[in-house]
Amino acid sequence: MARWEPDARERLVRAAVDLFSEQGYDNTTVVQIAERAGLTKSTFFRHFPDKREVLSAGQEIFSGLLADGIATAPDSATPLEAVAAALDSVATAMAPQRRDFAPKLTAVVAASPELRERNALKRARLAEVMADALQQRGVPDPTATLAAELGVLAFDRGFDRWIEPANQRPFAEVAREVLVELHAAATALG
Amino acid sequence: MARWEPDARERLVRAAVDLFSEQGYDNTTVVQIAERAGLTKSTFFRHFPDKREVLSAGQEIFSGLLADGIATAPDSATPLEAVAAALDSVATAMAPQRRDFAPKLTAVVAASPELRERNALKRARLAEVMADALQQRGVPDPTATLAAELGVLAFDRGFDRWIEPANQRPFAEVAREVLVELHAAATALG
DNA sequence: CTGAGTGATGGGACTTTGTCTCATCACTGT
DNA sequence: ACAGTGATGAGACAAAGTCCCATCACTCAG
Repeated sequence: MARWEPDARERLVRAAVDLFSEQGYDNTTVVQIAERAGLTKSTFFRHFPDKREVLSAGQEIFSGLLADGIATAPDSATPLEAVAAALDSVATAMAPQRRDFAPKLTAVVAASPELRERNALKRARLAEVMADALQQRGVPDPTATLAAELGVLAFDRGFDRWIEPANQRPFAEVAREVLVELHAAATALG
Repeated sequence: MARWEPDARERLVRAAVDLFSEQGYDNTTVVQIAERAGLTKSTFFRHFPDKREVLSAGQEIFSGLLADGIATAPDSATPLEAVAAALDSVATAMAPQRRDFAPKLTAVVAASPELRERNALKRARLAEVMADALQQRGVPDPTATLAAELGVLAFDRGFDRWIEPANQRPFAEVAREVLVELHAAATALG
């Protein structure tokens, strides 16, 4: 038996999502979250730097996966192919478990301006990470940023399609599909 | 003579920028900002919903200008031409006065995670506004979002070039130039 | 001239977020 | 045993942000 109940971090996340769903983000205090998780405010802030981060902390791994996917793509790959590889790479984190959790989570984020703001920051970070990874492959500046932006769009929209109840396909497939659509739209812009 | 010293809002912004430059965003309290502006904390929060907004409040007008520029573009304009028109439209707000103010402001924002986060949110809002305006012109979904994203990129990078000390050209010209570069990169992606 | 609005500001109490420091307490290895 | 170790608890504290009421100069009807 462990010294303390295990998975304190996960318990905090679940408590937060539940409480945010029930009474809204603004009407929920950190003390309430901690209490429902059987912990205290001190411990909450030991696991998360602030109240918003309790919902977006899990997304940190995406950065690494996306960067790796781009870095390990074959040298012959075009920028967009490297981005597609990044989407494949990040798909490994898209377990069915996460898919079940996603609808409630996105609903909570959509309802709170503060959480949406944090989300915008995370999105920008993902774009930066991908653009940097592309530039290290030798992709020149405007192209790298643009391809990264397409990648983030494919990631976001792919995620939305992936969590739709009717969807049965894996994330990688859906995201690649969106990326192809975006590419087609990009070449047909002018 | 007025009842109170005029331009309370602008005084607060200037005090905030100065203090943030001198001692950093985190080390500056709202009370300090208010005091330097000859006001109180109460009045500060009457003008700005929170501490971050004191620096990004001025950007609200951009949304309207961008949306108008797209809405009033000729029917024959392609999505990217409409975006270019939006950049022309927003250029009317880029007075030399704002250009002089910009370097210090961007430095302050760059130095503070909180301000960068707010900036990411504003950027996302601009993209949404442009995408919505394009869709109301009949531009279909992935294309509208993509063109809006190019528009925001052109806006951001155009702004960076515009405020460079060596630059003498007006904002509209610089932003259009960036947009052309992005368009070229977009069509050369695959 | 007067007195009832009006509207921006001041003041202060209050809740919540986030930081910091010290105490606790169960387990681990020597 | 017994001194670490590491996650947690407890509580003081500063600052952000909310709320409500007072003030005070000016305006305008009468």
